[in-house]
Amino acid sequence: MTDSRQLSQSLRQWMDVTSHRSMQDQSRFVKAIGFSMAQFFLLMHVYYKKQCGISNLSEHMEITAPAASQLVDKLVQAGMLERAEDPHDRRAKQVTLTSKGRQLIEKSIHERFRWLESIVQGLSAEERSKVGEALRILTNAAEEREKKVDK
Amino acid sequence: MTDSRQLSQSLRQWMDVTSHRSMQDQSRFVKAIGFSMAQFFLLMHVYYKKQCGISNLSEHMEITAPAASQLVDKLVQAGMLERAEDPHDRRAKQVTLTSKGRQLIEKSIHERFRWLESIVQGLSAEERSKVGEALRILTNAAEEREKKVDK
DNA sequence: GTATAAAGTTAAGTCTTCTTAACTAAAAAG
DNA sequence: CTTTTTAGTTAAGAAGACTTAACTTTATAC
Repeated sequence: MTDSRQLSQSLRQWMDVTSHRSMQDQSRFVKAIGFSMAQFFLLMHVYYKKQCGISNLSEHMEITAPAASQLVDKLVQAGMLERAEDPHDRRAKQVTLTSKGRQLIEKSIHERFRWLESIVQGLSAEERSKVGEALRILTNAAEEREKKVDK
Repeated sequence: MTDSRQLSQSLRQWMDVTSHRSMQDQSRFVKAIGFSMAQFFLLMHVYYKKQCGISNLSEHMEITAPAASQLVDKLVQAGMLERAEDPHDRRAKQVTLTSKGRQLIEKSIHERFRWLESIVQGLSAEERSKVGEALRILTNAAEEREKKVDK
């Protein structure tokens, strides 16, 4: 009981710290590269999906199909996305990242990684190994869960 | 060497998973409550600062002072912020969250917390305790580091 | 095979955010 | 005590992200 209480509190405090940080970092990064939050979010989604159509984007971003289409348009013009016809359904489009687009997203993740790394650097060897193990556990569990949700 | 390699990779993978998730959650939450990303970001900043002036906001959000002033304006009208005169400097304003505003931010953090909690729930007791300890270590280290950066 | 539904696009218009410019009021500097 | 700097606001206008409406093209249903 007390144990699960304590765990909950640890999770909550960690989220408290990272919520602020992640928001600030993302906002700064997006501003620095000259894209809007919406555009960046779209690129991020394509990065994780590897490939997706306009309707999928509009659904996940909770915007209308025209809005998604227009955002994609600009990102294609900016050289971040490629838009190809789906060979199995000629109505549909397959949107994918260009290498330039992939690099951008990877850079943004890398910047967040560096924050975490800078925190870990101040730790003792024992603490570092504990943190490493725990994050491996969490990453695996998160990925398992993601699969289930995706159905 | 190999050890630090492995740690780096664990950090990176964790960031990979959470970057996407945190972006998606935040974007959804913000949309659901009917505020813009910028407004939400501003509220978040005030939440962590407890209290701050317009110039501080404009600096941290990397927007001009008029932009900050206008955003604050709308959030005051929406009942999320309070704007009072600084007793020590009558030019300056002290912006603080109303209880409604604080509740909103806390709710957003809580939603993110619940994601993490749902992941942890699938773990064994031993794994949970490892995760709890590691997150306590990380939270402390992050807070220490924050203090240094704030000077 | 015709009718309907689905995937995207284009166009026109609205709303928001942000910028610059011009201004007020208070504090600090000289 | 005058000058300059600092904090913030107001106003006008530019840029972007969305929306709805109307349309094209391809797939699915009957």
